[in-house]
Amino acid sequence: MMRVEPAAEKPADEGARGRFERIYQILRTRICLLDYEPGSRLREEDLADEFGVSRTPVRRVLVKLEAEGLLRSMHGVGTIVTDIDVSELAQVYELRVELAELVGKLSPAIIDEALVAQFRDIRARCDRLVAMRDPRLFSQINMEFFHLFTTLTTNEPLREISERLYYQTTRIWLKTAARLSSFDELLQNEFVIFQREVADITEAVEHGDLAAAGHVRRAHIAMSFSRIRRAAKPATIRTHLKTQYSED
Amino acid sequence: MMRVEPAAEKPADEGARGRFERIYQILRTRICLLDYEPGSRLREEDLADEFGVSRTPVRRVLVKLEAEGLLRSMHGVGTIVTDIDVSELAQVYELRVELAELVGKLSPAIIDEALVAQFRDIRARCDRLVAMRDPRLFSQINMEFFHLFTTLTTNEPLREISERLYYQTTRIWLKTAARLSSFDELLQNEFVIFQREVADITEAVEHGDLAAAGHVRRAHIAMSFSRIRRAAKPATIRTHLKTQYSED
DNA sequence: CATTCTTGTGTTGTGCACAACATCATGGGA
DNA sequence: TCCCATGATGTTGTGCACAACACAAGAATG
Repeated sequence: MMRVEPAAEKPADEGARGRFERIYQILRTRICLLDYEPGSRLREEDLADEFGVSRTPVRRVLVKLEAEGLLRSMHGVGTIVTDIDVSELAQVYELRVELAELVGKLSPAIIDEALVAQFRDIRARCDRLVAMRDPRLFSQINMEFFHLFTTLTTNEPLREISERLYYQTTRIWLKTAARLSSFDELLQNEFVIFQREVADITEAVEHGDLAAAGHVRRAHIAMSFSRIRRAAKPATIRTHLKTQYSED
Repeated sequence: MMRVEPAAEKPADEGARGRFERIYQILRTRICLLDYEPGSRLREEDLADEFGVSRTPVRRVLVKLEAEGLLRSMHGVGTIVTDIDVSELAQVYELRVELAELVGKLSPAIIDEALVAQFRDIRARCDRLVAMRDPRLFSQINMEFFHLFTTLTTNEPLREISERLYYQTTRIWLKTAARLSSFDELLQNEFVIFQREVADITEAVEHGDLAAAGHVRRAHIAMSFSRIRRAAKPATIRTHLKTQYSED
């Protein structure tokens, strides 16, 4: 069975909407961090028990996750985490590349000291974490940086869509990367490149040049995908690697 | 009370998924054709009665529509059709313009005779309908043409997103336009312009120039919004116009 | 008369029992 | 030995009763 960290604190004063949002965020994070691997099955009743509710509110969350393409429920079969092939992944990347550039072009946000400070903070933490080679840590800070990047535009639909596509791709990226025999070196390489990306974009933001930030981001997304695709060409699989993620 | 056309035929052999999809499509169409006006309230039980099911499957559809930004459910209050202001509308248009161009650039579909025939068919029907000045008819053929246009790309995520943004904007466009005192002339004008757009894009497709089709579409979306905004400037409201849509 | 509390009404949210469905194992027949 | 039917089992989907909640009208109070 899969192992995930427990649901942690549960605020007692949350309403129906808060509870919905909490469960939704948790499940989405688990899917994207491969706590639930693509193709694995989720049981509504298990989730209901874990969160201390009945199946009804859980189903509501699952419907939303299905609408976002992260899950697929089938009557009488189960709810499985979606898996996509490389051609679909290529399409999503193709689109993400364009949207990244648009973040720097459409409805720019006002850049104040607080925003710059956030970028500097992530940059500093990234510099500290680069030596740790922890894929989970990499995914988390990558996710955090992504959210910060999208705040560069005030175009809310653009942010929503970018977010959705991001969550669809990162887990597949991580899954593909984790299968490579050269995973350790690849991860280290990716971490260094990501460090440079954060540095470049932070400086672009400091100069108030959002278009530059968008172009840097665009280039890095495109290169990241082409690196993965090139590395995956020989299709050298290393089995039992998933022990890195679940201690069973 | 609002008047909507009855739910028509109900296939007896449809499974759970088919029923879900059917109800979803019907409700989305009603929202976008202003059968349900922005701000109006929907009752789960009414919908359940109409479709001959209980509230449970209806709620599932409502959750999906809420995830797409078309509805908003509030505990103890009701589920209301969302309404957005012009600034939000501007953001969505800003994005739709870019996506339209991308449809002509990313993962082009192969253009066969069947596809060209579909464009010619819509073009012919558009030529016939231009004189009728029926806003509902205009919306329907506009919607149909939109779907055809998105088939020019095989990039599935791009099609999904374009569709979602389209459904968010058309109803607001129609609502805004319908409030103008110059609505009749505006509609006639829009219909003629749309006719030209269909003609231009059809010819671009006939020549296999998808990039051109994308540029034409982009230009028309942008101009359409700027016309609406310009016309709405004086903010001349004509009340009781909604009688055009509900015969009460 | 103004203000605040209470209560009534209507809505969405939740829990639970059961139906519908898919899958697999099992056994009987050719 | 193979094939198909049939039942057992486990899952999601549905219906329904009730809880939680928001809002408005009216009563009680200053």
